[in-house]
This record gives sequence, C-alpha cells and structure tokens, in this order.
Amino acid sequence: MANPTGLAGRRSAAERKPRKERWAELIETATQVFYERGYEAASLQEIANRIGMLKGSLYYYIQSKEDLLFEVVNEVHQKGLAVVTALAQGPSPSPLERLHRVIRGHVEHTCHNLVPTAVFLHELSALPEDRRRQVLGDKHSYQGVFRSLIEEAKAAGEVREDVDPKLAALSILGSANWVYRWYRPDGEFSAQQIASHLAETAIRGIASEAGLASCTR
Amino acid sequence: MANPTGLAGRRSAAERKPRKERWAELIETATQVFYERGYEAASLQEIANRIGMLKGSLYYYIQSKEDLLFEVVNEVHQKGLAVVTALAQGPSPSPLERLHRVIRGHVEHTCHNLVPTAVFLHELSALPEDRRRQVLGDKHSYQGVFRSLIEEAKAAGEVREDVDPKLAALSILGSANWVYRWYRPDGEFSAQQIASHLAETAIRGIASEAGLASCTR
DNA sequence: CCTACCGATCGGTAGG
DNA sequence: CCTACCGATCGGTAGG
Repeated sequence: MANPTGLAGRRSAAERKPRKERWAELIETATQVFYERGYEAASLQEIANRIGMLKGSLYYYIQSKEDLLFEVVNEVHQKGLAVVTALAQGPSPSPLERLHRVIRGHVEHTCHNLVPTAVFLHELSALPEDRRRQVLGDKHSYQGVFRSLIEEAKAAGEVREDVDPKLAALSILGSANWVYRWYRPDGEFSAQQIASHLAETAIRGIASEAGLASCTR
Repeated sequence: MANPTGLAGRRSAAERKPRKERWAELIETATQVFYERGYEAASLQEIANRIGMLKGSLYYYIQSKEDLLFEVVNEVHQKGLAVVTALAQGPSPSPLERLHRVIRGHVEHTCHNLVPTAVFLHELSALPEDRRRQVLGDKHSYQGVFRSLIEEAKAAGEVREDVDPKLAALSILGSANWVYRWYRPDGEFSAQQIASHLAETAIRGIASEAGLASCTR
C-alpha cells in the first residue's frame, strides 16, 4: 500500500474535486466498506478516512449514513433488473431458451459486480421498510421476470404440469443469488462456467420432455 | 403484550432461576434479537431487558457479546449437520434417492428452525475467522455431504457426465439455503411443499436418463 | 469542505 | 446477579 496508515491524507481546498466526481468516489468507497464490515459495523469515520475527508464533511454530500446504503443498493438493483428484463424481452425461439439466457445473464452480472451485489443482497434488510420498498418497487420485479417466463413456458407445454411457477422462480433465484456467497474472481470456477451450469440444471429441473427436446444445446 | 414497556422487570434474588435454565433463556432471546436487528445492531441492553436482567449481569454468563453469536450459530449448525449426515447415511436403493431425501430433510429443517437458521446464514460472517472455522470445521462439512452423494451418483451413472459435483452441490445448497429469505410459516407454501419441489427439480437438473428412470416417484 | 463540538449509546468491568 | 461505573466511538450538527 502506498499509504500504510490507511489515511488518504487531507487535501487543500485547491485540490477539491468536482462534486460529481467526489460523489462517485464516495459511493464506491462506501460500497467497499459496507462489503468488508457490513453496514452496521461500517463507520462513516472509516469511509471518510479512505477518501481523505473528515467525517463531518461527509454531510456536505449526504443527510445520513442510510443515504449511502440506499444509493449503493438502489444503483445495483436498477442495473441488474435492466440486464434481466432486457434479456427476457429479447427474441428467441422459445420461452425456455429465453429463461436460459436470463439466468446466465443474471449470474454473470452478479459475478462481474460481486461487491455491490453482495451489499445489495446482504444489507438490504438494514434499510427501513419504506426505503426498501422504494428500491424494490411495489412489485416483486426480479422474481416477476423469472416467474413470467416460467408461466409462459408452461403455457407452451415446455414446463411440466406439476411445476408451480412462483416456487420454481424462487428456487432458481436462490441458486443464482447464492453465488455471491462463494464466487471469487480468482476461484476455480469462472463466471461463465457457473452461469452455464446454473442455467442448464435449472432448465432441466423444470422442463417437460417436449421442452427439453426443443432446447438444442 | 403483558408488559407494554418491553421490560420484563427485575426479579428478587429469590426468583433466580437455575443457571442452565437461564442460559437457555439467554440463548433463545439472543437468537431472536439477532434475527430481528442483525448481530451488529442488536444491543446487549435489549437482550438484557427482554429477560429482565441488567446489561452488566449478562457477563455473569458470558465473556463477550461475541460468545452469544458463537453459541447460537454453533448450535444450529451442529443440529443441521446431524440431520443431513444421518439422512445421507441411511439405507436407500440409490445415491440419487438419498440425495433427494437429504435435500428434503435439509429444507424442512431450515423451515422448522427458521430463526436460528437465518441467524446462522446471515450473521456467521460477523464472527472473527477463527471462531467461524471452529463452527464450520476445517472441512466444508455441509457442502461435502451433498458433493459426496453427487459423486457417488455420478459413479453409478445416475448423474450426467458433464456435471461437476462441486458446482452442483453449491447450486443445490444455494437454492435450499435461500429459503430462509422467503419462507414464512404462515405463507402460501408449506415446508413440505417447498422441500419436495426443491428436491425434485434439483434431482432432475443433474440426473442422467438412467438416473431419472431409477427414481420412481 | 474544515473547525469544533454534542448527546447517546455501546460493550465491558470492579467489587460486592 | 446488582451497583456503579468507564472509555471509546458512534452518527450527526452549527457555523463558517
């Protein structure tokens, strides 16, 4: 480390960065500290230290510590949801193929945005209920994307009759989300490898014989 | 509530309970408070209040707050592991059938012990590394049970050749563990329903044609 | 953004 | 287990 004290050192006013730039730096640092310590255990003091600012000065940018968590969590949720909905709407021979693509995309996005995703999945519960709902939206948007695809596939006869779409959606989302707990960029499995495996087994788990036959992978 | 202040009220020395009884009450209360607030946000003050004791008096039973988390987390982990290993070793026509049973048992155990399980899965990371390892053991015991069964099934030709047992184990554990995030005792799905679904889809996800045929459910 | 604070609460302890 | 504490740190603020 260039700075063994962990303090970035305060700058003179002349070095002040543009507000937008500072804000981005602040969010990035907060994400990292929340990831390492957990939201509750993370202190504004440490965040301030890392960006070379006094703790009180953070309030030039925020109204409360909670604002930081909200921002971090909201940002990654929007991004992830965008990825997943885009893939779900794309063209494809069959709903089951689209589901396959959505799972892959979701898992790869998780792996490539491990730190903010982990904060989202682990610390969302630290937000008060109203702000949590503000992030998630009134609908179960994420779950809804998966569920709709499964319903569609079921209507097309590609999914077994005894499969409950909501239960299946929760199950698939679970195996996918859990990835943040064990994936490591330098680990033995690549993001693509994990994404492919999860998508493949999830599809096989719910597909009817007809559905399985229609997937030519 | 019988006591609207949230304080249980202190007892006279004559009402002092046996140490073992008090200890059990303490652990149970700590589990609940950790569940509701998260470990970091939970205060010893609140735990003490709920059992009608002064905060300082807790140190008659513990050396640190961390002791409480360790105890809670260790207890439920041992119990869960016992359930799963017992089921894995039981008699059965095929390894895949045993895996089916293990997944069901694991999920039902999770649902029936939702609060301590949630604390285990969510707050384990709040323990320092050495005590975390002390809980989990040096081996990945949980993951190992699932992985071994999958390896066995693969050797018996019941699992597809292209399935990586470790990846499959992590995937199945993920969908099962995630249940603590959405299962509610009064929700629309029963523990048995969820357990059956997860087991069924997980098996179908990895089974070979021969393996699928050998499972007559 | 810094200076200079504050009240509240936290985990924990000595001594009985 | 209670009495009676303590130092540290926390999130947050007034004023510039």
